[in-house]
Formats: sequence, structure tokens, C-alpha cells
Amino acid sequence: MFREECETALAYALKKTLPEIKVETLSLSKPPNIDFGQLASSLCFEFARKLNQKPIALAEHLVRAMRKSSFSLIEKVVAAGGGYVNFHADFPKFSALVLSSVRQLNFEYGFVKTDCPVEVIVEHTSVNPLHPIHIGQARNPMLGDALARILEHRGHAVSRHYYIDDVGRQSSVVAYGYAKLGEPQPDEKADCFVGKIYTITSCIVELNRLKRALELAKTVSPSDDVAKINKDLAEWMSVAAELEEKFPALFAKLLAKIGEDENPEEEINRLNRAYEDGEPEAKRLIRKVSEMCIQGFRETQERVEVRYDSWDWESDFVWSSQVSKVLQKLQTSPFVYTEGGVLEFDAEKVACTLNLKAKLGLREDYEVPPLTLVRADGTTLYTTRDVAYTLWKFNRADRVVNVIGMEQSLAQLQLKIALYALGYSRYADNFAHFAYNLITLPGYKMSSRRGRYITFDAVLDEAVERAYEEVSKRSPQLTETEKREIANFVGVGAVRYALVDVDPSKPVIFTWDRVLNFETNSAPYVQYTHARACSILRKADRKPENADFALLKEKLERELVLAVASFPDAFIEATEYLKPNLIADFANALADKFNTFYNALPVIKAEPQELSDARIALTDAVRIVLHNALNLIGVVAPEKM
RNA sequence: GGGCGGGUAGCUCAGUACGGAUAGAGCAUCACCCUCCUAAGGUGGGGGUCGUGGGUUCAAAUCCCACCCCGCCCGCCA
Repeated sequence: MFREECETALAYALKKTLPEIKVETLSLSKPPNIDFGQLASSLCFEFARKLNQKPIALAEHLVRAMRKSSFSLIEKVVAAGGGYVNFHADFPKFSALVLSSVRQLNFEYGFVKTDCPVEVIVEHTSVNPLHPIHIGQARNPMLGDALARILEHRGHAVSRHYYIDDVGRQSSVVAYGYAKLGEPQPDEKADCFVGKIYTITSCIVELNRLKRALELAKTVSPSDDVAKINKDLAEWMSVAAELEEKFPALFAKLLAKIGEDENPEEEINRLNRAYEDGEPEAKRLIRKVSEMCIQGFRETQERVEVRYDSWDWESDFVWSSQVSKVLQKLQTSPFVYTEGGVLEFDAEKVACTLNLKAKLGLREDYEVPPLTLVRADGTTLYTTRDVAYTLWKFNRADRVVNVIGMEQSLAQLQLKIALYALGYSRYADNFAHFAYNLITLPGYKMSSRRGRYITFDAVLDEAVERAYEEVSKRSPQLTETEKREIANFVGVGAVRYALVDVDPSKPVIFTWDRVLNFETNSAPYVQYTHARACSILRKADRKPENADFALLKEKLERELVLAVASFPDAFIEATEYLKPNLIADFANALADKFNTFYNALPVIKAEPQELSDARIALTDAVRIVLHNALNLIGVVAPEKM
């Protein structure tokens, strides 16, 4: 509203003073400082040269030409800073408008609905059912869930999907090991149990393979190959030593049982083929292990309140022949060829033929690598199956957002190109890969295959434990139950916030103090600020019925009103550019301003009561906006802590 | 070799899509502030060649070109 009024005023002045100049867009921007008003135009700098005048003279000229009598929300317009035209809002009116609007819309404030709501599928997490979710992967559900929440609040119909990748060879590895153990019931959290079996089995099988490769290489291959194999062997031997030390009983048992097989690798490949073919015994076994692991995932996800609308089994797409149908269709296109018994997809040819490179943001001279669709043994590859899955998704939604690590960017690009090749350009246009960078540990990369990872559960446990110590220290008067409850949402909130707060494209090195931060720029800080606002309102114990917003004259108060007023813009930006981290930053910045205000000015005891009431209304608005912002990133907004 | 992402204070990061006013926070460090609405807080100090070098512009952390460093990808893995 204020923006529109400023634009109208500026356009009017321009037309009056400089009718010969045409401007398409009057881009008004937020000045860096409240003293420069609330909106500013820098267009005088652009025209000054053309008109051979000084920018400031031009700005003054424009200001004089404005029709002041038509101002409503504008208090005054000033030429300043060498050539800016600064618009100052009429704060009493502006504050009254903003604060009453927040109060009225309450927990809907800021969630501006889109003009064209669509059905959106957000696929996220999709950790393979082989081991617990580790901290490197936990960034995914935090981002994915925040995205889903944001899109939902924008008015879209959002469906959260988890893609269970049970068709890869690793699923056969863990199922093979599990069968060797005699299919025991887990004696601990199921995904941890599965994770151990996976890592140990995988290690033993790899050692076995390398040893046999070495024998072969000694007789026929050059010494380079032998050296390479020896190096790998040494690495896996050290992994084996680590695992044997950590889990001696399980390791010994798997070693003995797997040792009974002449060629474990062959057994695993056979199981993998049998599973893709849908043989009942293979299905029973692999599904059993996968389900077990997923049960563990659900427990973890429940702790952080991340839930899914649909769990989609990759194998279902293979068995239901949706994958083979896609393959058939692709083969009728001119973009598929056979080479050495394998089926290849010529993504480069598609990109050239359909003239996609500019559209996809690729350089014209960049050659898109081909994608292998089918192995020589007839089994399919991950991306091939993902094409079928993507088509299935578009039967249920208009838009698809895949939250997948950036290391899969090429595969996601090839997938998108495959959609174009199949003639589904509308799907391809509405297909987005939301890429995020890896979380690494200081010094080494997390590796599920090597069993080197910190689980998400362990991080949550530690965070909650640390939060409990903090609560006990800071609020000893609380009951044990209250402390536990607070510790939980503070600990979980801290982790969620820490993983959403940084730009997804930045690599993150995991350190405990990054996620266990309870000070400024963290969930606990924002939560604390929210609780503080609640506390004031509780103590005030009255509705701000006699508020006089003209009394909110302090710079701090005005900055707060402005921050509250800018929440809808921040929300829209976060949604349209898929940037959940903006919400975390916004919440933190608002909390900062509120705490400064809190320390500097009394609310309840302010005199006269009209001022006190205005400040109560302001506090209430801050409370609502903090609540709404935290809600978008899945962090609890507590009334006490 | 090619492609993609990142490089901003000692450390962790905002800001870059859409160029604008003194480049912002936090941590750490030093000095302060609870007879007062929650001190998980606030105030103040010190700390910057915005990777490097060119270019475009009235104006560049932001746009263009080249180069350097780190990570990822270029697989009949996922």
C-alpha cells in the first residue's frame, strides 16, 4: 500500500517535470537506514547525466513537483544523499494499519496466498534403507520439510514424498548379510541394527572381492593394477579392523557365515536380479530388511516432527512395468542407442535437437554426458527408474521439487532432459532439483559404507541433553517435566534451525558447537524472545484497547513496526525463490530488534497508558510474527522456557 | 581436461537473482548493564585488499572477462 502510494507519487512528479523521459519500472528500494525513510528511489542518478543536471538538483525538483495533498500514508518526501528521493511514512497511520492487520490475521499473518495455487510434490530425505540417517543427510529433511511448509502456506497443495530406494545393489548386500545371520529380531533401534549389518557385510564382501581380484591381477595385469588393488585392500582392511573392534560378535558371526560362500558377490548380484524380477523370496527378504530400517527412520522423523504423505517404493515402479514402459517409449525416440550390449541415452543430442541448452542454463559448447539406461545383464539403473517415478509424480501434481544433494546434479539434469525427450516439456519445465551441499566432518567425509558417520539421533540426543543442562541452570524453579519438555523443543529446534539457517549451496563442516548454539542466531534465541514476549503479554493481562500509535516515536519502535510489516515480503521471497534460510534470518533479525527494544523501553509500565497499550500491541505483533516464522521452519514457539 | 557450487572480520555466516547511501550479524576478546516486563538478554570497544587481476558504470561484494584456491560431478553406483 505504502509502496503503491510512493510509486504513484513518483510517477506523477516525473510526468509533470520530465514528460520527455519514459521509465518502465520505478524500482523503489529499502534504504539502509530508517533515517532515510522507508522507501527510496535512485533514479535521479540515472537521468542526471542524460539531462546534464546534478542528481540532487533533479531529486529536489521532483520532490517539489509532488502533490502533497494526495498523500495518505506518506508523511513527507525528501531529496537526500546526493540524489536519492526518500519517502517517509506517516508512522501513526502506518503503525496502526500494520499492527491491527497482524492482530486480525494472527497466525495467518504474512502468509500471502499465491494467485495460482498448484499441486506440488516435494520429495525429500529419501535416505536409502541401509543404515540410520546420519547428520550429513539430516540437512535434507530439514530443508525439505521447511520448503513443504513454506509452499503450503503460500496456498499450494503440497504432498511430501519419501522415495525408498530399495532396488540398488546395496539393498541386496544388507539383505544378504541379514539372511546369513538367520534373520534375527533387532535388539536395538532397528535402523542402527540394519546399519551395522550393512557396513560389516559390505566390508567383508569388498575384501573378498579385492582378494580375488588381486589373485587374478597378479597373473595377467600390469603392476599398476596390482598396486591399485593393494591400496584398496589396505584401506578396507583398516575399515574391517575398526568394525571388528566396535562390534566383535556381529563381525565374527558375519565373517564366518559369509565365508561359507564361494563367491558372495555373485550371490548378491543374483539376489539383486531376483529382486528386480520380483521373485517372491527375494521380495520377502529385501522388503523385510527395508521395512525394518524404515521403522527406525520413522522414529527419528517423529522426534523432529517431519512426516510424509507418501512412501514410494522404487521397486514398485520396476515390478509394475512402469520402468519398462518408459524404456520402450524412450527407445522409439531418436535419442537412444545400444553400445556394447547396454542401452544409452544421448542427452546431448536431445539438448541440441530441442535447443535446450540456453533454457537449462548450460553453455552451448558444453556436452551433456550420455546416461546409461540398462546394464548388460538387463537390470536398470537408478536414474532410469527415477524417470518412471517422475512421470508418476506428474500424474499427481503440477510441480515437482526434489530435495537432493548437489552431487546428483548431473543425474537430475539428465532426468530432466529425458522428460523433454519423451515429449513432456511441461513436466520438465515444472521439475526442480533443489540442490544442497554436503555436510562433512572435520578431516574426513562421512561414509555409510565404511560405517563412519554421526547419526542424526546422536546429534538430537546431545542437543536435547545440552538443552536440559541449560534449562536446569537457567530456570531451576521449573518442574522436571517442564524442563524435559523445554529441553526437547529447544534441542530439536536448535538442530533444525542450524541446518536450515545456512545457504544450502554452502558446504558445511559439522562441529558440535554449530548445532548446539543456544545464543544469538539460533532457534533457542528466537524461542526465548518469543517466550519473553508472551511473558510480557501475560503480565500485562489486558487488551491494548487504548493504544495511541502516534506515541510510538522511538526509532526502535519504528524499526520494529517496519520489521513486522516486512514479514509478508520476506515470506513471498522465500517461497518464490525456494529459500527457507531467509525465514530463519528474518526471525533472528526480528528477535534482535525486539530484544533491543525490550532492554531499552518499558512496556507494561510505560506512561501514559495509551503508550503502554501501543507497546503491548507491538509486542503482540512481534510474538505473532515470530510464531509464524518459526512455524515455517518447523521450530516450536514456546510460551515459556 | 570439462562442467557445477563455494571463496566476505581470527572463526562461523548474512548481503550477490534485481548494481546504489558508512559491507552487516554471531562466536571469540575487552569494558559495562538485573531494587526494573524471562540475563538463553542488552550496551560499547577493537577487528575487512569482499580470492587475484582487468573491464563496464555517475556508482561494483553484486554485472562481464581471465586466472588462483577448496569441494562435488563427468560409473553397466545411488
